[in-house]
Amino acid sequence: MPSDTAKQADISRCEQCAIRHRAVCGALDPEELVKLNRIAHTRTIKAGSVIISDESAPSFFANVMSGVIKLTKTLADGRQQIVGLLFPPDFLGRAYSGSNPYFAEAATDVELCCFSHDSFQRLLKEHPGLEHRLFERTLDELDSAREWMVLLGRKSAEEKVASFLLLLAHRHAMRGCPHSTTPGAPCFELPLKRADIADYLGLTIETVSRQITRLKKADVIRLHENRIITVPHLEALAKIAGQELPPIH
Amino acid sequence: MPSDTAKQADISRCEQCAIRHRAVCGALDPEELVKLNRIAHTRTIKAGSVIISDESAPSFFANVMSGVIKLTKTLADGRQQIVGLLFPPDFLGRAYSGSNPYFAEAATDVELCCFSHDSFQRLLKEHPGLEHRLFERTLDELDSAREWMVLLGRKSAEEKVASFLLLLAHRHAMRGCPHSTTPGAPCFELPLKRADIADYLGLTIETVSRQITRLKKADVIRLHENRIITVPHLEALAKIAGQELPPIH
DNA sequence: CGACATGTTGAACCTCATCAACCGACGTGG
DNA sequence: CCACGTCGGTTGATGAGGTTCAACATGTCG
Repeated sequence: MPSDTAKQADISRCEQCAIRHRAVCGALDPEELVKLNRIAHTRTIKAGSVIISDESAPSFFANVMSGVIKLTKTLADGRQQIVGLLFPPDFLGRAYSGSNPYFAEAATDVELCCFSHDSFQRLLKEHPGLEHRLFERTLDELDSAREWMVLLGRKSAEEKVASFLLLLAHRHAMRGCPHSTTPGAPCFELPLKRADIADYLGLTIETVSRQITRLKKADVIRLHENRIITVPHLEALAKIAGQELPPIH
Repeated sequence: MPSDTAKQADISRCEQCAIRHRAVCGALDPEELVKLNRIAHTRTIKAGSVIISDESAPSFFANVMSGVIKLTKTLADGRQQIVGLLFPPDFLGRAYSGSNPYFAEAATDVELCCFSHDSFQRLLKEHPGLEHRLFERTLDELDSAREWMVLLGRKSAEEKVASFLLLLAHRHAMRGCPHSTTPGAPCFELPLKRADIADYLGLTIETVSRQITRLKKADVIRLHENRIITVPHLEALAKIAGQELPPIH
């Protein structure tokens, strides 16, 4: 295989990538991108399967291309809490740590763009820009985690469910071009089943179900086939969630 | 003042620092330390006063030398949640962000070792080792935040209070030499009042008070003058907290 | 068809929040 | 000096919000 052609293919694969500009690789210039591409491979994962498990050194890092990943922690007696959700173009994997202190599990079918642990570490060492970008992402994750702590510690069941739906609406609005404003009533799919929503909000399945029916009856949301949600008035939902509308930037 | 002597003083000030090896500055070599020292100044803060406020660009970063800082978020109607506690030798300030999304408030009297925003950013740019160290700290903070999410979402009031006391015991054991093992019954001061503990655990003052009396009556803890706590059997406390003993490393 | 997974709804119960009274320590001003 | 208010903490009575347990509905897959 002529190396020139291969190189072209390498570049174009990344440049055609849907999440190219918003993922961590956005920090890289074309030459670096070639290197990254050499060590990258895509992987698809079925809903429900474990991607990274507790206490064992993860063998790879990855960009989330599509689908949703849940990060979970479980107490000895089985109580579970989702401590983070990853949507495209989020990054999966804790740089520099021997082991992740949580499980990563596919909430839906997931496509990943994976990098082996060693080669990614090498890339990280060579390109401070990449580390910097990863650092900023981590700071954002920390902010989200703290925002969620307020929800878990202080919000009522109704506020929790409304906040969750608002989060989904927000992430859905950001899925495409980051500058697209979203006029009209947002409409998106529920990527999590009731049990997962409950584990994310610190509630039970039943309470989540009841609160969703309440919001439905109040016409704050509309539900189709139990998966598709439309929100006629985002402000109404935000008001119930007990928070201002998050800025779409 | 002869510059040689000044330089000596600069070095020795940092080298005598109690938190020197465990703080972020541990990443710096002697020469870098001199630079850092030039831009550093200590500051003491009274319990209860606000250090960094929401939405305004913080003008400095700092190492916590002594005391405890609480990071708080407040909902529109006044409900409050503590989203993080900083003990020595933790680092205060979000690198690279325009504004902190929370308040930082002195829970006790606090001593800080402050760096002005601009000069610290400059130092950060020049010394990748420092950024790297800061990154690792941030990852640890993220882990703690997620651990706390489990507590907030899934633990009972009794487990929450026990977990909090366990956290204090742990941080207290780490205060001195990082390799010191702690034989015997741990004994430490409660740095937070009931209201703060409640805001940290997502409970009310009354519930916190009741749970502490319960633990006292069960002789899991002993309380002197309402501030000093001794734990006769750490394992008993850990068992109630619903978690294994955190490793002292 | 039956087995299973997912979700909804109802009734009973329980944990924790709420409201209120009270206590001791402390500081301040008459 | 004491009366007074304030602050931090404790304790009790009551009730609401969520959990728990159970039954049922719906859809899917063998």
